[in-house]
Amino acid sequence: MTAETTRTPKAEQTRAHILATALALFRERGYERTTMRAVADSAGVSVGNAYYHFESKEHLIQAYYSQVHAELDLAAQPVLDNERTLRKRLLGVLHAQLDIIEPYHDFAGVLFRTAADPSSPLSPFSAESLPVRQASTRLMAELVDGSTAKVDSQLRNELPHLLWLYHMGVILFWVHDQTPGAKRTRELVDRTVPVIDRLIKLARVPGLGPVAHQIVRIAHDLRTFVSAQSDPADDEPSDEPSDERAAARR
Amino acid sequence: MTAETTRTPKAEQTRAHILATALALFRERGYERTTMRAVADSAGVSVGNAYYHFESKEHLIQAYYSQVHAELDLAAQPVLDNERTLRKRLLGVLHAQLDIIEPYHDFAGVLFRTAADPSSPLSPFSAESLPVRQASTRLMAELVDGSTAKVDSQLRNELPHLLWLYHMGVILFWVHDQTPGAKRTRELVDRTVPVIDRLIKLARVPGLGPVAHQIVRIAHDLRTFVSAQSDPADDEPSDEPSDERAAARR
DNA sequence: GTCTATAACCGGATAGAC
DNA sequence: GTCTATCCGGTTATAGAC
Repeated sequence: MTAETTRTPKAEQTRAHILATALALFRERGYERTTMRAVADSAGVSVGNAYYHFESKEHLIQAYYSQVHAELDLAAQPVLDNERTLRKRLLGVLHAQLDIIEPYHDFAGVLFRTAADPSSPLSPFSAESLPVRQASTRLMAELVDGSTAKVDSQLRNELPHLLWLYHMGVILFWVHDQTPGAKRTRELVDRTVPVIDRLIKLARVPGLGPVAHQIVRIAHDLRTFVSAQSDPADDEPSDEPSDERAAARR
Repeated sequence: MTAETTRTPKAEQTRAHILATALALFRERGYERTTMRAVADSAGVSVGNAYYHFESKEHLIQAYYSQVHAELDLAAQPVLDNERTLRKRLLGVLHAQLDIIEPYHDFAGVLFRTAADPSSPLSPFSAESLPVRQASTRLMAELVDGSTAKVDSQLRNELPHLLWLYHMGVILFWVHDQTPGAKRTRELVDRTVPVIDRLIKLARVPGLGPVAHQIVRIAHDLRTFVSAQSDPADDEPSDEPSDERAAARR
């Protein structure tokens, strides 16, 4: 509904050029200190024109999201092709992601500033972020499905979404991380991935079934509720159809 | 360092009056559509004066945090006096909190918009939010300590912080919740509190010790690291001194 | 140290002509 | 699609009164 669908004819070029210019400036001077006038100037267009192609300054960031995901998708392939254990696949993908976003660390705060604001188009939960979010989740699903991990059947549907959430948490941490090379974040990943791996295994332990399933169900309800608020049409059309019934068992 | 310390003489009254006026306007028209000029006007002061007392428009919100916490502290007392089980104490406090913030639902988005931005003074993790955050955590500690719940010794130190985080999650959900009376959020609370209660009990099951302790330790490291970044002086002086050693056992 | 009044600055966003 | 001119509101500066 935003960019991919209503593709403009050839002035798509202008749009791309403005975006590239903007991202370069953000990278150099940071988001706040880059004015729209500067972006327009530097791109050789008028301010009005910049606003013709991008609804707002923040929307430039939305476009950046897509770009990052595209890069990640590419960088993740070798990992998914060569690793079979869930642990290594997850580790590989997360480190690849950190590599990709590293150059933007200084202006990354903005990316997440509006993350919690339901009304912001920048929120990862917003309708406008849906395409990227779905693509990310798909990557996580691929990560799980192509692994040798045995996942509890009720958890299986929800796991990609939970991993997406976890990966958002890692990025949130990364935003705050001032250590060189995001050393601290990488440590966090190395320490938390094994725990997640273990928790997934734990969900299959008979005694823990009830609690585990309850948690999975709450996660599912939460997710569908939040999506429904931002975009009533998002009834997970591409997901496995209706895990509701199964999850309804306590 | 911010407000409590350098207490101004009697013009504290002006400050309070400006704040009250601003909050009333936010409540009526929302945050965005309330201009600083309107706030000053409505409070019968000059714009310059408003800025003399509040560093920025956002800082008005910071002051609102404190106010909410003070109200919560008060509203929580009857619950903590009358309930002994962890489950009921937690339920009571969370519902009390929802009652208090209800009138501000429409402008609450702003409260959390900058929550994830490390550089914003509004972030709940920021140095400027420290006093309120500590007070909140103290309330959670009181909630745990005064309960009959038997908590794993390693979890005990971290639990108040984890509960504070959980309560932030609930509020984040509430911000997105458009149902009347925050019905959905209250359902969420009613469903998640028992799970938390059960998880706390699970941490004492011998077989789960290793994983549980590992998680607790990661939570602890995360928290101290994030605090350290926003305010190097926050080395939890009032907490039980150094649970590091104990947690270091795998 | 607290406050008023007013004018200006700055940058995101919009209107309307070409 | 693209431009120029303008608006609007957060913020700052100035200069002076209590």
